[in-house]
Amino acid sequence: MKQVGNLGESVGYALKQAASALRSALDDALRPLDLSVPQYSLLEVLGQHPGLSAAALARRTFVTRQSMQGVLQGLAARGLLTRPQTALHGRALPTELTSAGHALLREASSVVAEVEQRMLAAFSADEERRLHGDLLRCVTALQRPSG
Amino acid sequence: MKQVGNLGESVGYALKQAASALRSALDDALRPLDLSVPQYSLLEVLGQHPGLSAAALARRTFVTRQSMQGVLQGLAARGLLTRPQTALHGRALPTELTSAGHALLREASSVVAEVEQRMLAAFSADEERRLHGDLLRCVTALQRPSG
DNA sequence: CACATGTCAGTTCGACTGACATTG
DNA sequence: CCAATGTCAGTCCAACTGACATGT
Repeated sequence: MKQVGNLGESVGYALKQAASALRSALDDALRPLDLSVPQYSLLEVLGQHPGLSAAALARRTFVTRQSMQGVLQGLAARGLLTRPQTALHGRALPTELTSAGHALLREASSVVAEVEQRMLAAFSADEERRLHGDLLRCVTALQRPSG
Repeated sequence: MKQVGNLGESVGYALKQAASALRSALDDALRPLDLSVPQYSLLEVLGQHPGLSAAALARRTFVTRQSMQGVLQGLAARGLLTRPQTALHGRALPTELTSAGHALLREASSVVAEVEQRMLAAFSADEERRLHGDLLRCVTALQRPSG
């Protein structure tokens, strides 16, 4: 069994560092738009799947309904998304982006893409695909229960 | 942690997924030892750098003194580390692991190493070095200010 | 009835800022 | 005085759990 004698030599530690650096860079890039990373993520999901209820969004993003409520209320108060006052079917309130929401999402997607390009500036297209594949291999391996 | 759409094609998203999966796996692996990931990280740093003060540990791990205090107090209450009652020099209280702390650190290092091995089980030694290098390239690129 | 959803309330937890005393 | 350190206090925030009403 390999012992990690030095944190700096661990792939896991490098992974944590990279994710943390990306998170910081995204925070900085989204701050001018007054968006947090979770808020941006929700806009992105909503842009691709309009009409989802809060509970459905919560399931999709692995948070509770109550946590999702907070994010939704924040964005709704800024006019970035709308929810009907009354439910047509059941209690679900289908959520959709407003035109302002779509516009901000376009801006946010752009700055996020810039951050990713900066992160990968030194990578060739092949290297980028390789890294992407390696990361997904890690995810798959970790998702199997340890046993 | 699977999402669909454009997000799924992003290296940044894969990076976040991988780090999140690793974090979950570490949480699960360390829970039987009653250690959080930050607590484990502190043990690891203390094992490699005995005698650091709380303020020095805080600087090294990029948290505030006050946040570090909380982690230190939790571990001290369990007898895993000791701090002198009075300072020999200045106000700094050099922190060191107890023998129980060293023993728990050995256990924790072992289960953490197992998680990392599980994550990288499908990687050859060369591929592992390659991924490690790629991640560090990302960190370096992100740490440059955007301009 | 069960089930999903929205919502209100309280909790918890980590990290933060501010303030202050002590020591070299 | 100044800088670093430890420590007390309060704030803030994001997530959580519990509880309940309402709708199919």
